[in-house]
Amino acid sequence: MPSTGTVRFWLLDASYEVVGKIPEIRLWGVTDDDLRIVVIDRSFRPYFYVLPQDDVSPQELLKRLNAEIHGKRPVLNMEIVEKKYFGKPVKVIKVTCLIPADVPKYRELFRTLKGVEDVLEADVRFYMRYIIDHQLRPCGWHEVKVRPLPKNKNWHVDAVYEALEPPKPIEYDRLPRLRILAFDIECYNPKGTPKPERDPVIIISLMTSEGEKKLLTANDYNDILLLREFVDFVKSYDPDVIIGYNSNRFDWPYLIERSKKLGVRLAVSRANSSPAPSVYGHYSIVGRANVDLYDFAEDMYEIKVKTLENVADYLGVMPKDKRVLIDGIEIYKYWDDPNLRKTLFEYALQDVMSTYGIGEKVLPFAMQLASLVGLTLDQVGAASVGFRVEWYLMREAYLQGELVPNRIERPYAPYKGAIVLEPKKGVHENIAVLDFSSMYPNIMISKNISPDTYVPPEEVDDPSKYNIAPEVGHAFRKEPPGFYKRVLSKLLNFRRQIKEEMKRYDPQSVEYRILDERQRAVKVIANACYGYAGWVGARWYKREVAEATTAWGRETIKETIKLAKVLGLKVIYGDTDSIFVEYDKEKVEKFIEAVKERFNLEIKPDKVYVRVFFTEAKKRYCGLLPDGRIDVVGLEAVRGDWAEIAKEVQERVLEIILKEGSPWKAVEYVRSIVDALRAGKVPISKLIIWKSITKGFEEYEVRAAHVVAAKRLVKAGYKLEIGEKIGYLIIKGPGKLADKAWPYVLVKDPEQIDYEYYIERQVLPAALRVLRYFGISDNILLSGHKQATLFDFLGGA
DNA sequence: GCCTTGAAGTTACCG
DNA sequence: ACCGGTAACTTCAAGGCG
Repeated sequence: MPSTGTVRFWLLDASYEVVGKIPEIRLWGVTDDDLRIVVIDRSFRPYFYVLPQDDVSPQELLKRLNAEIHGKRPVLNMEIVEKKYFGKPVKVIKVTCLIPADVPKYRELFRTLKGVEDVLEADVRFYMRYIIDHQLRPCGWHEVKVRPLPKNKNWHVDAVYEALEPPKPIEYDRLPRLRILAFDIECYNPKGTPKPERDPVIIISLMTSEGEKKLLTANDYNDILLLREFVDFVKSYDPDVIIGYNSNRFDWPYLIERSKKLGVRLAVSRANSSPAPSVYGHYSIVGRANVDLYDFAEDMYEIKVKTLENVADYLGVMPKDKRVLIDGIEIYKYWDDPNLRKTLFEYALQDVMSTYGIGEKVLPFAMQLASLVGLTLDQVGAASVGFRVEWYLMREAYLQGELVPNRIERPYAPYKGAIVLEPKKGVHENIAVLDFSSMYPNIMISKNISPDTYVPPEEVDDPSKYNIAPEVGHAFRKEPPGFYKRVLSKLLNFRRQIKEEMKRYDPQSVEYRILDERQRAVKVIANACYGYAGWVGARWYKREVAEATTAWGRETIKETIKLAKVLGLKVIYGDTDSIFVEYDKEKVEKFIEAVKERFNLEIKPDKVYVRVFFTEAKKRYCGLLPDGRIDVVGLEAVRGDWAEIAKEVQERVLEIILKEGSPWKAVEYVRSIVDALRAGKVPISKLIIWKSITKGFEEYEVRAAHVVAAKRLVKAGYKLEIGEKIGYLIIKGPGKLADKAWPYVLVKDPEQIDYEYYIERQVLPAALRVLRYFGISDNILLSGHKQATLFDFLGGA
C-alpha cells in the first residue's frame, strides 16, 4: 500500500458522521482514472460566531462566554476574529465545537446572554460548512494529498483515503465516465392510487449509461424477490447517479415503505444504507447522486402538464405518438391479464428509456448549476431558486470575509414593480423588439444597490455621495462596492468570459455544450438575484433594495420610450425591460447607440416581427416571425388551463390572420370546429381542462370547478398532492359549472359531455379574443351566413 | 324570489 | 419558499326590482 500521494477526483456527494466522538467528513468522488473513492477528513470542526453588542468589547464578552461554559462540556476553542457584517468591519467570537450536535446547544446557551447581539452561521450544515470553507465544487475536480486507509467492507468504493490537507478545487474540464442508472417503478393499482401497505410493486425498469435495459418483475403479486433483485442490481452496477422521474415524491417513498413492510433492506447507498429523507424534500443516497428529473421539468414552462411522456416528447427523447401509452389507472388490468403483460413491459421499458433520455438532456445543466452554487448534485435540483441563489451568495460571502445574516421571519411587505405599456391594439407590420440585457442586475451594479450600501434617510448627508432612487427616494452609497454589486459583477463577467471561450469550440463539441450549460447556470442565478433580494425569506432580504431596483427600472424604460419617440420611432408596446418599435434599421441603430450613451445599459434587438397582433390587453399578443413561425404570448393558446381544442382553434385563427390576413377564412374554420364538436368528432382528450390544486381542500373559499373535480377523484380512491394538476371535463346537467366538473378518468360515456359548454365557453371565447378586432361576433361564428364587418369597411384583405 | 353587478377568489401567464 | 403586474374566468353576496 503506497504511503502518501495526491488524488484527483470529481466530487459527487458529501456526507458526515461522528465516529469516536470525532466528526468525519466524507467526500464521495470519481477519480481521473475512473475509480470510485471516498476521501475522509477528520480534522474539520463545526463552529459559529457570536456577535457582541455595539457597546460591548469582544474581550469582555469572550470572558463572559468562558464563564458561562465553565463546568459544562467545554467547547474546543473560542477566539476573537475579524469579519465584516453588512460591509462593516466587526470583531466576533468564533466558537468552535467538538461535534455538530454541540452547535445548536451552544447557540441557544449564548444567544440570550447579556452583551450578545446575535449568534451567526450556527444553522449551516456541517458538510456544507466544509464545502464552503474549502470552496469545494460539487461536480467539479479537486486534488488532495492523501494517505490510503484500509478498505471498509461496508463501503462500496474502490479506495478509501484520509485527507492530509483539505482538497483544492482545480480547473479541469473533463467529465468523468459516470455510471448513470435510470429507474422507474410500476405498481399494482386496482383501487386507484397504489398504496405501499397494500399494493405490490410489479415492475422496476432500469437503464444504464452502458445501454443495458432491464425489467425486474414481481412474481405475480409477490414483490419480495423483486425488491431484493433491485437492491442487488444497484449494488452490482454501482451507479454514481440514479435518476428517476418524480422519484423523490413517488418511487423512493414507495420503495421504502414497501421494503419496510416486506422486511427487505433497501441498502442501495455506497455506505450500505437506505435512502433517507433529506433537505428540500429529496432522498439522500450516501455516495451517489439521487436526481429527480421532475425538478428540472418544472422550469420547462412550455410543457403544461408535466408527465414523463410529455416531457420526453417535448425534449424529442421519445415521441408520444410512437410509444405505448397506458392510462395510469389501468396498469393493474395489464398485469392481471397475461396477454396484456407484454404491452405493460413495453410501456415500462419506454418509461425508463424516456427517463434516461431526459437525464441526458438535463444532467449537464444540473451539474453546472451544482458546481456554480455549491450544492451537491442531488440537492441542487430539489432546492428552490431562492435557496440556489442563497448558497451561491454564502460561498461568496465566505470568500469576502462577510458574515452570513440569519434567516429571520418577516411579514410580507409589498412594493411597486415594473411598468407595462398599454399596447396599440390591432395588427402592426415590421416591428422590432428591443430588450435590455440583464436590466435588473445591471441596475443593481451601476447604482450599487445592496443592503450594506443602503443608508436610511436620516443619515443621508452630502447627496452627491449617494445614488438616490427615483420615486421611492432610497439612498445607496456610491462607494465602496456593495455585496450585490460585487457578486453580480462577478457573475456577469464570468458569463462574458464563458461566452468568449465558447467561440474557440465547435458548437457540436462536448466542450461547447458544457460551457453553454455553464453560462446558462450563471445567467439563471444572476437574473434571480433581484427577486431574491425582495423575498422576505431571504438572508440578504432588503425591501428597499428590491424597491429601488424596480424604481430605477421604471425610470429607465420610461426614458427609453421618450428617447425612441424623439428619434422618430413609434412605440407599439413595452413590458419591464423591452420595447416594441417600428423597425427602421437606421433609426433603430441610432436608438441603440443613444440608449447606451444615456444609461450605460445595452439594449439589443431580440427579434423583428413581420406582423404582430395586439388585443387591447397587456401581456397578450401574437407575432409572425420572418421564418414563418408564430410567437403566441400570454393568450389562451399558451395557457395550460384551457381545453386543447380551444387552444388549437385560437392558434390556427392567429395563423390565418397573420399569414393570410383573412378573418373570413378563420370564421369558416371556427365554424367547422363548432360543427365537429356538435357531431362528437373531437377527441375527448382535447376537451380536458387542466388546473393545479394549489392548497388543501379546506383552504378554498369558493366552490371552484377543479376543486370539486379533485374531491370527486379523491373520493374514487385516488391520491392527490398539493401542486398536482387535475384534468376534468364539463358534463351536461343543471347547476353551477363546478357541479358539472368531473375528473376525466371517471367519465365513461362521451354522451355525458356538455359540448355546448366547450363551444360557448372555450372555443368561441378563444377565437373571438382575436376575431372580435375584425368585427366578428359570436353570432357570426355560430350562424351560417356572412355579414358585413368593420374589417370589410376598412378594406381589409 | 329573481336578476344584475361588482368584488373576491383563483389560476396562470409575462418579464 | 425569488419578485410584481396582469388578464380572465367563476363564485358569491349585495342591491334593485317587484
